[in-house]
Amino acid sequence: MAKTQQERRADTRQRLLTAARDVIAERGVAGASVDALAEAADRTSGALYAQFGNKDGLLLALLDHWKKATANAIEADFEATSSIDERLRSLWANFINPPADGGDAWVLLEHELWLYAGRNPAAREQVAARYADAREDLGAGLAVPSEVATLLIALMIGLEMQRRLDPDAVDDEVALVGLRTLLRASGMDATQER
Amino acid sequence: MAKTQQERRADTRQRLLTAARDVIAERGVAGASVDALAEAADRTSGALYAQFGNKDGLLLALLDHWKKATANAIEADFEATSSIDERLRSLWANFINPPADGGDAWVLLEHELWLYAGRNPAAREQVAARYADAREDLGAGLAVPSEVATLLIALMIGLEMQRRLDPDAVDDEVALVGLRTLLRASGMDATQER
DNA sequence: GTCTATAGATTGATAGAC
DNA sequence: GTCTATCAATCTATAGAC
Repeated sequence: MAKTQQERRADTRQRLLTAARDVIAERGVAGASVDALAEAADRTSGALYAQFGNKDGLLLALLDHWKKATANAIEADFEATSSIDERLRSLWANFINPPADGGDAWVLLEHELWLYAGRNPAAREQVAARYADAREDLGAGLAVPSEVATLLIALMIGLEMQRRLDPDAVDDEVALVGLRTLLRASGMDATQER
Repeated sequence: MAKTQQERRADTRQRLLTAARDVIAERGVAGASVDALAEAADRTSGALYAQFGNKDGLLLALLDHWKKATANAIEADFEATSSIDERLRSLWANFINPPADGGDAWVLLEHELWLYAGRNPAAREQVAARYADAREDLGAGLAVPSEVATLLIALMIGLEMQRRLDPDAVDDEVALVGLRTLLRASGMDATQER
């Protein structure tokens, strides 16, 4: 069954996005040359420029593509579990060892894009929106204010960073105690004392 | 008063390290060319190669230089405060708005070097040791086990990341409530429940 | 110990064939 | 829509003058 031009175009686009995710996670944004990105997608640089205009265009498209994927992943994760405590546990497990495509590469990519966003205003807006959505979704899923979700996300990111440098530095149970502790404190008033 | 050769060499070394800190924070490790690093230090690339062998050598030296500076900063910070609660507050304040040289650039540099360490085994060892020392020092300063220090550091890093994307995303008081909550939970047994 | 000059490789992007 | 060929710019690193 022959593909239409549109299908071929969409296929190339998807290939380039997937290749970008993997190559950038491995070599970094700056270390991933246009030729290397295209080759990993079984295309040439010409296809990349036809699809995204330039290298930055691909990065912005990658951010956009991923924004939706992240929201879907959190939602699916929560529909599969019932108790709050179970949700925390599966959240942490999926965070440090993602089962989906890309494996643990996505955490490195996350940091790469975060740094990229720090130097590119258009990207910053997209990444900031991605984080805001994640806070909202997580807050809703755990039935806590988004401020608590902010703390939970922060803790997971920071623990994952330390764990990547030294796998023994962060114990799973310690991580869960930390997450549960923050969750339980959700009833507290932020101005309760000084 | 004329400088000796040794003094001049030490001066150049310090200039290159300081310049590397600033330029890398602004443009990233990959975006900071050898010529740009040397020029920012009012030297040329020749001096850089004579001092550090190559670009990686400068990065490793920067990590080593900074390892000591970080430990000193935490120590000084804690000697100046008395109560635990005050120490938490000053810790957070200094973390998101460092008063010392480099300003808020150091957080970006921290992430740059963390990513660099993820792809360079020799650097990973150094950065991992840096984090381990920070955990020990912070645990000692707050009179809590290093596991709690791990959680506190993680929370601060993650909050700072979200804050940089959107200054309104992380309220100072919420951050302090999170830190205090984790600190209070230090008496808990990690295996207390499931 | 540092600078100038330069070699050799790689980069992002463009033009034209198909 | 994608590929081939190519340009101009930039990069790391080296060699020799001082």
